[in-house]
Amino acid sequence: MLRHIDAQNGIPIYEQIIRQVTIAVADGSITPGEHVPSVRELANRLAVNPNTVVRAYRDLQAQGVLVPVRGTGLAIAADSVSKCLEQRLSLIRQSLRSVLEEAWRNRISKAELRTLCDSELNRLTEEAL
Amino acid sequence: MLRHIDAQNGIPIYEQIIRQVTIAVADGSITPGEHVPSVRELANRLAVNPNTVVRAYRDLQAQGVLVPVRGTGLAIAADSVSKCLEQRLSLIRQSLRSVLEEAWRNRISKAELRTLCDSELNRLTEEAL
Amino acid sequence: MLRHIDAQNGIPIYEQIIRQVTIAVADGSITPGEHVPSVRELANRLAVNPNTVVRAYRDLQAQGVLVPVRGTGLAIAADSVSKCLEQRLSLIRQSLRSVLEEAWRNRISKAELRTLCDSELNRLTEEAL
Amino acid sequence: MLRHIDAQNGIPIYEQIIRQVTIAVADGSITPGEHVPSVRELANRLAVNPNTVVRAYRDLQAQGVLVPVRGTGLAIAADSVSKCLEQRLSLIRQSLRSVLEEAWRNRISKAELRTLCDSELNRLTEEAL
DNA sequence: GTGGTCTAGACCACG
DNA sequence: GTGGTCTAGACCACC
Repeated sequence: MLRHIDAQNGIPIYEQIIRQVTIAVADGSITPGEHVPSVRELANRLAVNPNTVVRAYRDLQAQGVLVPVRGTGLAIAADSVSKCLEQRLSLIRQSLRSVLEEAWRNRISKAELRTLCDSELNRLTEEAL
Repeated sequence: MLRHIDAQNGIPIYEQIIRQVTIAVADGSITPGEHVPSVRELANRLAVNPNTVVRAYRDLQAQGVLVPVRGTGLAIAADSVSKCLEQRLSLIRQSLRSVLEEAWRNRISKAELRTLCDSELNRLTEEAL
Repeated sequence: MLRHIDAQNGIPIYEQIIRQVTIAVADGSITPGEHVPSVRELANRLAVNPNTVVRAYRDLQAQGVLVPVRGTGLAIAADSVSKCLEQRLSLIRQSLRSVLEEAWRNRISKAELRTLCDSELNRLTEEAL
Repeated sequence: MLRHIDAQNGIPIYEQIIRQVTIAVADGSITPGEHVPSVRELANRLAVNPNTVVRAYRDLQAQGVLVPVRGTGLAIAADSVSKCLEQRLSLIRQSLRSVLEEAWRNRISKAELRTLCDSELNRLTEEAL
């Protein structure tokens, strides 16, 4: 986890870090109380500027996912799991909603949309992405 | 058509204009040969910077949707309808695909995704958005 | 407004900017829809690095006090006044609470605390700070 | 006494130790001449870095609250009680003052502040914090 | 012109 | 060692 960053996919690096931490908490690969890698270490590992990591970690603190432990680093907050689970789903629901609404506004029928969704869902499992 | 611009929804204004023209062509509210509003007029109507309209029209020319008519402005290209129909669908398919792939990467199961899609699709028709 | 920054009082510069904007909104000296000074202009005016202003403005966006208007700057959000009013009071209430609780833990009696509060409150108005 | 440290409340740990010693002296739970726990023992008890305890004790020596006793450790200074009593109050007075001044600068009226103080004071006794 | 992101490197307080 | 703040300067997309 916290391994791979794609600097060219348009998603800001700090955002990718935030998402990866959020997912890791949501699926239990980091548990409350554990420390996340230090700013310098992670920056090193991802070949990224420390400030970029700082920014990601700061946003995660603002969300209440990380808490500072004086002088020893940042830890996953006790109550962060549910937050992250929620957030993960609500983010996706929201993206999905806006795509579908956009399509609907563009007079794509409900039936067509359903077909589209089905074909894309099948594609996912086939490709074992 | 070509009425409403939202400067605060994250989608670039020129992109919003492009989409609206594309849709209008796709659903027949503008037909090949017709002129689009002049840069100045449209900029005025949408309360938008003329340069932004220029950029949208430029991109639409590059796509072959608009063709310059010497001295009188820009018109919808003769063969643009099919292009726009295609594009409309492919745009949506692509957005949908990226949303679903993202979710999949985040370990949301196919079943969960199908449920999500269904609930959002139902939401659309109920609200008669 | 947004005039004076004290670089040596321990409060981070970006925090001082945030507070000043919040207060300005709360007391009506900026109204919803108005633009705040541009990053570069404010940085210039306060003799501060642009990034510092960027950070303050970003936090204010996260709070929903500022909204970006594509290409033309940042504006006060429509629903920001109540937020800022609330926040202003809740911040103070919280500081006050923690000071009083600390004192209470230290066995200062309620009567002593009341006297302290009174004397300090009187001090304020006398000095016309 | 000297029991509980909160590594996540923003107050530096060495500061928390200093305050707890000061309070203990002020309210008589340690008396002049008594020894404070050794650095190692206290560090152990509080699950804290020994250097942190060293720093707290160093500051307390600088304040004249602790005096070194050759070979046997640190003891409460003979004249420290009045100092600590004073300090306890002045610390609180100062915190209170800065909170109120901040509020005043933010255009909270004296009447509002008085109400706030009253409500928070009542809260204290009710909760028997 | 606007804001957004990122890098590089400095200094600080804390443990 | 840790995170937090700030400066300086670069590049980008958008209007």
